Amino acid sequence: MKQGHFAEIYINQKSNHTDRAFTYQISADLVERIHVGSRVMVPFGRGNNLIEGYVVQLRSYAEIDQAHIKTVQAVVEEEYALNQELIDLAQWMKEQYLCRFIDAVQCILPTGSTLKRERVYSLARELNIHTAIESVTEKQQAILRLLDQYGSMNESQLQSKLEGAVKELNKLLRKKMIRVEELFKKDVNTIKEKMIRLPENKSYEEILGCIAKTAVKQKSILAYLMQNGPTSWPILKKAVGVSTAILKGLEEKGLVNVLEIEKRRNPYKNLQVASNQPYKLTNEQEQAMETIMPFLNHKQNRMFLLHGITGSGKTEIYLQLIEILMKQDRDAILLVPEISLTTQMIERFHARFGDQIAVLHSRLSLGERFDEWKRIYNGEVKIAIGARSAVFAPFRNLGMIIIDEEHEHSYKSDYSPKYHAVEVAEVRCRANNALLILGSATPSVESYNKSITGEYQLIQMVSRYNFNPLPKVSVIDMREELQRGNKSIFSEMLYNEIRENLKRKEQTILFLNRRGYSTFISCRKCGFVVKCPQCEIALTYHKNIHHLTCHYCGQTQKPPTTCLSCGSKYIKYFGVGTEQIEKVAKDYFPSAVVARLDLDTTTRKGSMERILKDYSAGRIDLLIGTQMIAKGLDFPNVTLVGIIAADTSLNLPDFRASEKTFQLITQVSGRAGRGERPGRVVVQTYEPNHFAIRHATNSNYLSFYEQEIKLRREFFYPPFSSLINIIFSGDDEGEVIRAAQEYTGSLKNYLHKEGIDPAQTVYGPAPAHLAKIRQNFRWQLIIKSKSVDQSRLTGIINSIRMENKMQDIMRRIIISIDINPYSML
DNA sequence: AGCACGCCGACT
DNA sequence: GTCGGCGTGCTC
Repeated sequence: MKQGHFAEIYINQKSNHTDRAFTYQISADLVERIHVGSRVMVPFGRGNNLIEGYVVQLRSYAEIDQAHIKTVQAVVEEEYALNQELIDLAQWMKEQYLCRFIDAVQCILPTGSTLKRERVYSLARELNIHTAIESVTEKQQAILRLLDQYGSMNESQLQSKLEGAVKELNKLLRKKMIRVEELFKKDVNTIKEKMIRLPENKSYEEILGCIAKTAVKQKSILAYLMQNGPTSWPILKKAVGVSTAILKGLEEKGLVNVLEIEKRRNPYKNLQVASNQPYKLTNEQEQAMETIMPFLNHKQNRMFLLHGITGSGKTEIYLQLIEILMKQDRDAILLVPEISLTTQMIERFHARFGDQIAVLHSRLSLGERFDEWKRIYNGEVKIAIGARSAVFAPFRNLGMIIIDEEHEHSYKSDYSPKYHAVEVAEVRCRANNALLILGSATPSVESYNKSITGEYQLIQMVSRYNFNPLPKVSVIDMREELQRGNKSIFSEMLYNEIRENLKRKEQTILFLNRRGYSTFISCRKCGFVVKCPQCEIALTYHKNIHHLTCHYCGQTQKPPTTCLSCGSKYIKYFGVGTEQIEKVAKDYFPSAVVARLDLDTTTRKGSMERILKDYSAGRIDLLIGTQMIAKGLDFPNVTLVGIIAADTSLNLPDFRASEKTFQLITQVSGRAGRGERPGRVVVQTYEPNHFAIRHATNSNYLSFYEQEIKLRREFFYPPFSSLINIIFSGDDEGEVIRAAQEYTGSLKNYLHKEGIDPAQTVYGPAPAHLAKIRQNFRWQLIIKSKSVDQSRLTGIINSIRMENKMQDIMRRIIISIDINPYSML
């Protein structure tokens, strides 16, 4: 065993075969600069090509044969490395979510900050292009001409100009007609900006004495700087109206200093808010604070579930906890579900903490996100607010993670690795002795269960901050409406309530969780339903564009006038979407200003903000929307909420259907009566007796929970079991099915060996709920096990992945593993 | 994944 | 012979 300096390094290569640590030697000159988490360049493979890697461990000896060990070449940008905590987190994610280490790192680091290799080609130095061209094929000639014209090009530039160019490059290289240069590039870079200032060692008079009397422009620059202090070049250029040449002159004479400084892309530069002071807390809020404070003061790890009804003042508790935390010089992360809808939350934090916050979410540009990330990394801010990915904020003194609306499904990632931010937050809080605060008015069944088993500590807040009563809820049985002859979308009561509300100049929200005009069109003669040819999903009719749209792949087509199957003319439009509600509302209430807020009306940047602003200002009477309006909106003049069809989400074949329905009704109802006037809610449903609807309309979370947990126990669903959902997809249906079956066979073998009954554990394989998306066939396999067995199962899945036989079968199949899926659809 | 090596058939 | 195609196997 050889003594010395060695590092265990994961390389940045997305392959299952290289997803393990490799041992490298560290030369004496690099020892000081390499730590756990450092990003390094190492030689890899037979060609010893340089590749980026991450140090996960340092050691003084090597376990493998010295002859195989290569040496770390260089350290990259020490300032944006990981650290021990984040390396441990990546390891944990690799095991928990069955992803590659490098995929976990990609989650943790901001997009675009890792190095990518780029090859740049140019003509060989002493190449005579005219003679060279005569001896090569036509395609190669074209490449040489392109390189001659552009100087140097990378592979994708060449490919875009000339189909199949990349194939020919090696041939030209061998003929020594072109040369290649390897560059390592990031997708985002810091923006540098020139700052101009007067030199400090000279007085203004001295400086003026150094320039010619006729140099008017130079003088005006100096005068501006004298008056305004150091100024960035773009501003100076505009203010004085001079060109770069004039600045150059001054710089050469040493009469101004030009500094390159890093510029921050500030996504919130237009945010203007008055500062805001802590509110006086209610008794209930005080109690919540007192429960949490001891753990905060002793810097202990502890997890709380803050179950507070809408309007109970959870945000103020977050604010005051963070304030105390900051006095301890520790940092906080606040996660919010959909950042665009929580502008109000950001404004409030901005008002309280000013520039101490960084905001991270997907609507920022890559550059903006990178800059915000860096401010956190460099310790310039103490608070990070953001969506799911902000849970990875690289604080070094993390003291608290708050997850608002903890039950929201947006905390679960849709992309691999399919991590859950609450799970990641638990791990980070343990590692940092930090507090985890989960806030919700309708906690997820899993979280509430944890508060009963004692894993979380439960804090309840049952009264509203401003002591407004909860809105009065009426449940309308739409079957009765129909019997009475009302075929309209609106029940009689909802219609009357809307009319009354318009008269009183109060605002109304109508909620329906389906966009479009009609949700499907069908032939009345043969029953044929028009489906997307790529996804096999019923197409939704959108009236404003008079087209059918697939809500999965976005493709559109013209609605047929005759049945595509039997040719009959009896095509009928079924199902109601938000677009139709909008039209009907406009017909019924012609004097009202009606607006719609859903995916179709908010695709353009800023359009959602505009609608919300108009609504807030009272320029809109009636707002119709989907999920989007269910969350976080706080408009005091809204006194009526209508839920058009409360049971749309109830009949989905999903074990969370009741929970989702309960949460949605509760949330939407919470939009009513937030101001001084009391709110009313009208819930239209075909199943008024379903427990989710009944308890939601009575605002009785506990009763809902008790009934739901009973069902979960009975049918062995989470939290009593843990689920793994494996999806196989590919463009050849036969291959997909074979892969799914082979995989299942292998899985059952392993389970048998481990003494786990496959019949009780493996469900499927079967076509996935969406069996075809964008020409891709999908089959799924569900594994349902005792929670304690989960790590054994992930181990088995890992073994299957490594089987040679499987790798062959999976060659053209994409396999996606979802641990603890949010939904099984 | 990405790369080099090696084996084989089609050319000078 | 030798150029270039693709299959194979390894990566500290």
